[in-house]
Amino acid sequence: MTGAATRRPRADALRNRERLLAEADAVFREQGTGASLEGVARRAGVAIGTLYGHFPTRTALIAALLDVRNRELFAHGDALAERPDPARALADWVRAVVRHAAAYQGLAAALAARSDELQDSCHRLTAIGERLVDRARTAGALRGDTTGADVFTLMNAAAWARGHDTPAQADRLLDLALAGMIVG
Amino acid sequence: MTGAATRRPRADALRNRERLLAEADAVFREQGTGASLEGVARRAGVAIGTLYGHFPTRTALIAALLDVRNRELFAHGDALAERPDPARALADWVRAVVRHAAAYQGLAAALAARSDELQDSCHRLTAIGERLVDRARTAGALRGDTTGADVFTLMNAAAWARGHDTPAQADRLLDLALAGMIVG
DNA sequence: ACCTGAACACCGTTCAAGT
DNA sequence: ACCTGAACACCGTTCAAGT
Repeated sequence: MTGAATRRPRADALRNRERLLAEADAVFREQGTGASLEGVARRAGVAIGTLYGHFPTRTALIAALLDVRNRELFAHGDALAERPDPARALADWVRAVVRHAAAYQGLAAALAARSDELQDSCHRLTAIGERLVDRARTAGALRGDTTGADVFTLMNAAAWARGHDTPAQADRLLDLALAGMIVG
Repeated sequence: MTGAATRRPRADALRNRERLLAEADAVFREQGTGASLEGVARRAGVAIGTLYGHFPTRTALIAALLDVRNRELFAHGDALAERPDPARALADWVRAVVRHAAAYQGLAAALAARSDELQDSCHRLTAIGERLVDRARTAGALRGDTTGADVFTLMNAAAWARGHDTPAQADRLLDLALAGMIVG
């Protein structure tokens, strides 16, 4: 075992990474996940090669952004599992994820594609969803045979609608589907 | 008024137009509406300039395809308005449009964008939807204040889901939302 | 170890020249 | 009147050369 231990990254590399993530977040919010990566690099003040050095694919960049943004969301999901009203908890969860996933146009499609690079995020999302679904079913609050997969599909579709219709209209769709899913 | 009357198109131009539409239909089914137009032209055996001559924008090409494909759908919609069970008629309509709009990946997004070039199709779709919604409401089969706009959003979202999830999973979403929209 | 930016590839779009 | 395809523009991606 002569292998060197993983060294801490160079300070400028770390700084470039942070700037790239910050600018990618801003650009993706404005233009969606299909935005020009050249533009992201320019705004971050680095050469395009530096961006590819840190994030070999567009999806890797998206995954890194989610890694940061998801912490809060997952904590919220875990907290919801302790709530007294399982039906409300499930509905709140879906609404929270939809708002979250609608931040970038194209993110819903990226999640739905279930690529390897995003599977960590997808896994956690489905796990929390399934837990809340199970609780709601046990409480008799679920209509029919609704599954965690149904919840995942609904979240993605509603997030997509938020980027292609008005948010208000997308929320109506979401309420409609939740009404079909949850009793009373 | 010396203006020449609109002449009938040259036979080769007509033939090129037909071949372009046929190949575009095939390519869009395989690869979605974002597919390479160069590829469409190649498959149709014409130069790329010929494609742009007939269809100045990608959306114009999509609109021309819908023009053909929509006839049957609209006829079906009109027939549904005569059906005895308004709730079933509305549900059947939504399902038919979704299957129709899911033929090309990206079509749902194009419809949701409501561009000028597609407004004819969108107009007809919403008009038929609204008529069926009104009948269902009069029959007391509609939950809450569901509107034609809700139906339009649902159709687009479900069509999107069909291209990004399994069709079966997308159909479950559709059934869920319909259950939230239509009374028993 | 990381950064740079020129180089290459690919595709969308236009338009002058043909028939 | 319509078709052709070269020409231009733009952007994604790689990689040899620098520090």
